[in-house]
Amino acid sequence: MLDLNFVRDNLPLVEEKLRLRGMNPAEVLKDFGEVDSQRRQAITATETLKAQRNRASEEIAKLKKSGQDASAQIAETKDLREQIQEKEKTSIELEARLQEILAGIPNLPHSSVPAGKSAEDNVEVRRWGTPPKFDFAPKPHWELGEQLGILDLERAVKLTGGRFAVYWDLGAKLERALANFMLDVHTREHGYTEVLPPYLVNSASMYGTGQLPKFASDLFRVLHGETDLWLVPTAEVPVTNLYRDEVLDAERLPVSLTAYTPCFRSEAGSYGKDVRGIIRQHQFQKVELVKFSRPEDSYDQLEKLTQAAEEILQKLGLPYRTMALCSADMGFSSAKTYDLEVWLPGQQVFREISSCSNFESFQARRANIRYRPEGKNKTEFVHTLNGSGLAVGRTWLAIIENYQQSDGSVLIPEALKPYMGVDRITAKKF
RNA sequence: GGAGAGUUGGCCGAGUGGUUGAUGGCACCGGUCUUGAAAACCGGCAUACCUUAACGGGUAUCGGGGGUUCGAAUCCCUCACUCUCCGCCA
Repeated sequence: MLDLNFVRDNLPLVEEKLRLRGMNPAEVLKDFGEVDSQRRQAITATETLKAQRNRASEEIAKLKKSGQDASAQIAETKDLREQIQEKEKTSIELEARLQEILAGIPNLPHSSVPAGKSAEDNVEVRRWGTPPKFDFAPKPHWELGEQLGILDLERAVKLTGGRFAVYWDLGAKLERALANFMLDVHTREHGYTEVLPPYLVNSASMYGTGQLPKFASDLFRVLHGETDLWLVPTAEVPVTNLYRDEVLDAERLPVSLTAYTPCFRSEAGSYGKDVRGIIRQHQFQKVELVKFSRPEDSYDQLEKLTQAAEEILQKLGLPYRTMALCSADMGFSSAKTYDLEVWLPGQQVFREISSCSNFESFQARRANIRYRPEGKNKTEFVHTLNGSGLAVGRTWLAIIENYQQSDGSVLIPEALKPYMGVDRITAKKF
């Protein structure tokens, strides 16, 4: 979330940035100014009463110490207590309303973010690779996967339901090979430290990265006896929250972490599009990249993080383009986002395979992640960044579609051969 | 699952109802000394919010929440977590 003082002092700027996002400032900010000033009045009123009570208590202590009678003062203070409770109730209510408004304000787009009204206005900043040429009609991955016997959506329905998948044999191995390959590249070549976090987290963690309170309906919840946990929708949640409520040493920054986890997303209402194949699943696996950075470095770090994700696509020989999301298409918490879109010949489209964002201090403020700049006693919020490096499920299908052959088999990209042990996937029945 | 012991500032660690926002140490910042550094010595050093033009004043915070009391780090309840022992288990 944004800083209260910043919002109060820069209201016109906040409104302008909200409009850039395609939002109506009046709807987002509601009666911010009114609630803010009422809250301050209420706080002043209660605190004046409290100060009065504290002075009286001190008086009582002195009287008692010198052996004098204090019953008059005690009676008076008793009365004060009721007044305080009443006033305090109002200020707590107003505080809650203000927090709710503040929590509902999205991050402000960075000045380098292209202005726009929809995804149509996203800007292509670069393109890599050449889409493969086929002397036959390339098939979509759901046909290829079924024919090869490596992707089984029917049995997944039997086991669990729609939007889940079963991978067989070299299909399962390809998923595992991709994860290992990505983690190896990021840890060996890009300086990331591998982390294996829990796949279930508590509500505080979901608040820390902003999934709660607004997006509960996109999540899977696990209630068991007294426990109330959530399945992670992305490794961003547990990994960013590793440093929740901590103060990091300045010399450790930037901290770069990578994690391979399943991701669970309920995403009610996003059906209709992408119903075929495994583009949009309730469970998919992803290698995530997370950075904690000094504020002044964070945009350099965003470029590095995006580059690291792009390198995976390059090593796999998958054509892609890098899009700078426009102001209207960015996520709630992001100040700037690059999407990587991989070419899918079976569908003749570019599809998102990675999303790399700088959240500046938006998440850090919420999750209370700070650092102490050298030579200063005061702590500051770090900037947090993350990106997919990459979504393994979508990389899987991109390989199937881009490396398909006229006989229906799929070649294994050079970089993956050591991980696969074979250089081609051919049809099998299971 | 059972029994017990804990949780205090960036870190360590005192403190069991009344100037304790909290002794002390480490770390950090400034200074003295030094050619420079180290050591030593002196001083400073929590956070958030309200208020003030400013100086300053005020409120809250000792794991979270609630309670007792004129007054709570200190007493009570509750939840979470950590540690030790027992049980169970891959």
